Amino acid sequence: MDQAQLKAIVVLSEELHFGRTAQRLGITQPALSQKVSKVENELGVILFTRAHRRIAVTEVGRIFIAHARSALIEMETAVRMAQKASAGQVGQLHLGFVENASFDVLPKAVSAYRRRFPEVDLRLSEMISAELLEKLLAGRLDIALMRPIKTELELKRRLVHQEPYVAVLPVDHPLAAASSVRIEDLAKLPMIIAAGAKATYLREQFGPLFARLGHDIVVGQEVNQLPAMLSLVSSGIGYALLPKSVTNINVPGVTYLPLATPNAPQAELVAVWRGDETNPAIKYFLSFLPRVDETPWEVASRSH
Amino acid sequence: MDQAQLKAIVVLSEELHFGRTAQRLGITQPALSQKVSKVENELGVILFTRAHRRIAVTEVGRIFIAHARSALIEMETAVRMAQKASAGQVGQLHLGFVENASFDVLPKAVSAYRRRFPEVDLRLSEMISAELLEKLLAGRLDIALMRPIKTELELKRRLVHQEPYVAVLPVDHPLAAASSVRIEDLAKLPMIIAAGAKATYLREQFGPLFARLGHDIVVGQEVNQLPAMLSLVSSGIGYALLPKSVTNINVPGVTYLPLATPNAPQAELVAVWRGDETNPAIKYFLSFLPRVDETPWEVASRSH
DNA sequence: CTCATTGATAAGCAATGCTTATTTTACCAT
DNA sequence: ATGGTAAAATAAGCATTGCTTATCAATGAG
Repeated sequence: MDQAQLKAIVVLSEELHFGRTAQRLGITQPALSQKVSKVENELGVILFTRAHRRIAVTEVGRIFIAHARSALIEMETAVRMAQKASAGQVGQLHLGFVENASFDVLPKAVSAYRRRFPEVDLRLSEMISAELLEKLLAGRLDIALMRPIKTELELKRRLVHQEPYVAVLPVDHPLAAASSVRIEDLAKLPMIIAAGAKATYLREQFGPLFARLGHDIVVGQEVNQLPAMLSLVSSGIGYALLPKSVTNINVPGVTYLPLATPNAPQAELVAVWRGDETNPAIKYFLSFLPRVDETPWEVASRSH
Repeated sequence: MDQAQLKAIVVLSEELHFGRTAQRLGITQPALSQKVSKVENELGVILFTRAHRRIAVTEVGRIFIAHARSALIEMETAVRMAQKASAGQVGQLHLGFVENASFDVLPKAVSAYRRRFPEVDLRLSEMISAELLEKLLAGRLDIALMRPIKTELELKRRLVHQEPYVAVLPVDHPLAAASSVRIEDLAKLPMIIAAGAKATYLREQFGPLFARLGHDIVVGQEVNQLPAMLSLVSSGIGYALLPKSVTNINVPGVTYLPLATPNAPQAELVAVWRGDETNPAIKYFLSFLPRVDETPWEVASRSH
């Protein structure tokens, strides 16, 4: 059974005339006669009566044609949808991201993308970077916005955001009076830090720096939520190191200070996706993410 | 686009393995490779990624396959339904009938047919014989149960019922005392008769007989409904001639008498249908109608 | 490093399905 | 009646399609 055969029968049922039908289908009349007979023979049914120079649809034909119409429409829909999907206009796009992406990069990209591709079914899920990689490789995610974890896998990545860290201190702390603060001064205080694996990236970035300055990271408290962290700082229990974009959140009792230490680590956000072209929507979403040059830190620092 | 192509793609999406898929489809692996590539090239999309010895369905493929599945099911349904319709098991059957058929022949046939073919959508409509013929020829009816009107058209017909007429008289009428009544005696009384075209058949049958006996049909009253006719008789306004099956209806004040006249006309009911085989259900319904030999009246009379 | 597995490609051949030409059938006008 | 005409079926030839077998290329496992 073939699209052309179905179409021939449906059109013939509209025209009730072999000549005109053949013309509409762009074939000759004998070709149409053969096509129709072939279907009738294959199915063992009579779809049209051709008696007395007048074509009529039989009851069997009426029933067959009703379903044939649906089948044709479904086939056309399949093709049309596949082509729309190929242009990234329909389908699903599974996005994963770390918490920090949700403060700035993610909402901007998502809202712009949604406006441009409203028919794409966007699925968002927040998790930690290690989990993101895993789901990405398993095909459960299309794109992840995460910290630049080292990974030698067949994944593509692009730096999409880069910002300095700031120190968060109680307003009444002696160090809070200055316009910036040095790591060496902070290092003696207890640090309020995200719980467990969530803080891996921060520890990796600042661990070596602290060590070089002859200090350890003194963990005062591990917390899960950002508001809890800020409120612990405001109550004088310690300090925190956070990406600068978090200062958008205004909390009484804390103050944000730039780090005076040169070559201080920057918080980076990368987009990661599988290189195979399984989902055309991926490349379109990527075009809505900022493009940041992977420059050395000191150069990038100037821009902030 | 072709059923085999759709099926190939759907099966491949289940197996994710060209060899096994080809085997399931009963073709060789190269044939399958070609089939799939051909569809992808025609649509200009990629449905499967074949990288690294591992087949995966792309997002485009996922969307295409969902519709392809529906299309396949619809095609299979079309074939199955057409074949069921060809066996008279589904579809519509438009039955037309005259009022008199509804007293005996029609309800018996319909209820037996319904039990045997419950999925056929039976449409019943009552009208007079002339109308029935017209709708039959126009294709609006499949079968009509009607009076044997003369018609030289391409219609087939079969006698399905034959019964004598009885005279209906008031119980207290002098003629009602006998066990039968002669036309000559009735002819002097006014006849209660169906209105207009509905009485054509009765007039055609009895007109010549009355004339042969030297009488005219004296119309006392024309009525539309059978109960009205009987109640007029019971009130002594006149007599009526009705097919014997109507005596199933028991009405006080009237009595039914056989006609003593030899060779009196019989009420006949024929099934009429178009000879072309446009609706397979027709022949099955016909097998549920009684088969009466078209014998001369006097022979048939004996059986009553 | 070799071998096995798997999908793509190539070449040949059979079958399908189109085209043109012709026949059949029924309707219609003379 | 009877020949003309319109329309669908049938026939014959040919081009295309799509299958098969054989082979190649790539990748991953032992």
